[in-house]
Amino acid sequence: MLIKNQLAELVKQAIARAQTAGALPAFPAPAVFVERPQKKEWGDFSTALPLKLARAAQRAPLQIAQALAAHVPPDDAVGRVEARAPGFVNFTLSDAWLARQVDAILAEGARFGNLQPERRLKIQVEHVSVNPTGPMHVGSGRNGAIGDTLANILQAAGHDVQREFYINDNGSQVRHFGESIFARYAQALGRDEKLPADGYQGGYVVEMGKHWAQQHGDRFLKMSRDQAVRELGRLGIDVVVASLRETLLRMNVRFDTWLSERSLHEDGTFAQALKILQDQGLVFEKDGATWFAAQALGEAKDEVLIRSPQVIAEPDERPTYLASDIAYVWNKLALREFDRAIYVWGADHHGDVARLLAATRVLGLDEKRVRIVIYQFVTLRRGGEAVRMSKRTGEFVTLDELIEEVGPDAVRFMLITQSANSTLDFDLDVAVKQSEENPVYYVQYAHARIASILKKAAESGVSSAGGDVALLTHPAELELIRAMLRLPEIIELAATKLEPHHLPHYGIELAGIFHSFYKQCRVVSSDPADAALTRARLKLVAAAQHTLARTLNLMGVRAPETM
RNA sequence: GCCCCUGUAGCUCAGUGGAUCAGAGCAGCGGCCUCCGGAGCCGUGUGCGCGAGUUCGAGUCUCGCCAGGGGUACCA
Repeated sequence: MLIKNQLAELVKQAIARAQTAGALPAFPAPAVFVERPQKKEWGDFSTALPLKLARAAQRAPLQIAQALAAHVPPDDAVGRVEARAPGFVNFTLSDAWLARQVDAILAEGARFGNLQPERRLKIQVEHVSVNPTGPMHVGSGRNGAIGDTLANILQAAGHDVQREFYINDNGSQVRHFGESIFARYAQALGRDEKLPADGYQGGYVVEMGKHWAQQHGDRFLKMSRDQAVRELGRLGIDVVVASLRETLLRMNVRFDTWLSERSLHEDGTFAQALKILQDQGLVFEKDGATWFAAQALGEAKDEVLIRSPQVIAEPDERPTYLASDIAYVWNKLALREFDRAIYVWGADHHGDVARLLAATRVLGLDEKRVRIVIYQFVTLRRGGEAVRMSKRTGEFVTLDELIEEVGPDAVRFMLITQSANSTLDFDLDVAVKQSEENPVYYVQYAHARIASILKKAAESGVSSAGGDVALLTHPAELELIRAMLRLPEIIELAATKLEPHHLPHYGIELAGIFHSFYKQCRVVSSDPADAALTRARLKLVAAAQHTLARTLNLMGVRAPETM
């Protein structure tokens, strides 16, 4: 159990004991909470409960605080309990208990930080899901960094997590893409074929055209143009999806499943979901199109589900994004029975949130099972100048280039350090220059430094075997232990709020506290009189190393033995 | 017009469901290498966009305003 919850339990008991003793009047049991106070002098944990209880208890807050403090049952984790104005009860953990946590952390090893949830949920994190018509840019990199880190965090929080990439292979973009490839293909065969006005201009499309001209000769010129465009579009998507997988792997982002949008239409999932909407009279025909009566549900306007054949002839292009979304949420929650479906979407999709939730309700599903994490845009700059990013024109800095320039660890770290709600200004010049001073290296350095200490110890023939953690009483040692104990709380916070940015901030703090400890406390001492302390400190730094490694790995960042 | 996000130190940003909230990193300045990695440590800071409101108490909640970004298609 988290020490925080253990203390909350003590507070609960203190209320009951104080009431029994007549120190507090009877009142209904309140929701007890314990928080981390801001200043060290206020202890490790505190509760402002007396301030909240003042009305119900008909007493001054400070008086309640004193009554509670006096009735907290003894506990070996608690060193000191103090009532403080204007109405707080502060807890300081006992030094002996803190020291013992080193052994506890070592016993947990790589599992340290994991939580046991009240209920283990089956959670799907669907992220990136970028249009498979070209290389990834930095914005979708942010998506992947956020999504993958969230998935890691939820797993650590004790849930059953599946990571999915949704392949948008059913829209008109597939056709546009196919037309562009066809043009390049025909050009490669010496035909005078123009790239469509709004076609994809990237060099990779030229490469694809050449490649298939070489591989298939004029095969695609012999079939109908429609057929050729469709087939080349699909081939192109397969190639791009494979390269997206490579790029993501470079960032240490892996998926369990890749789900095709087209399959939702081909296997009848959409038809099934549509039927449910139709049965409720929420679907109507107008101007040849099939509409979702969103207005009847309080939305701003009705939405097209299937476009009119007068506008779009190609059947693959007729369902809109919303149609697929509805089929997809049905697939996630009803067919695959995820308790939670987490979507990681860029800010440009925020307008779709309300519609998706409305559709979810109408499908008879609990909208609380859908969680949408919206992240704001990444502005890429070079030397202060904004770099325009457009897939159509091909003028963008790809994620691959960024990883090449800055390094995968620094990229991942930078992409999640800022809260998803903030736009991210990414200056390439600064990023490259900064990579030496990037906080990620600060954290990694702490890990490598410990590896070096452990190596030094091994070379000197000392080990932590039999180390007595009770010898860890130096303020810097206790400070380090306190910092390590925060990891599970950070995981809980990040998992509950779906906010991965707490992790890098914690890592920087933990590394700083370690470096400070390192300066103050010699670990491997050559003085024989220090032998016992050395063994204890070796345990301490090994625990710190586990904690740092865990923090880094949750972010998908390496924990190196050497820099 | 309407909807969403943001505005905190020179810069980039943290700050849980109000109270014991003003913080970190970088940049700058000044110190610290005679046993473990100086990619480090220690010191140094008159800043919460503006104005009201709610409260015992507001970066934090409510409303209005200003500024920046995004959305508002039979595009995805």
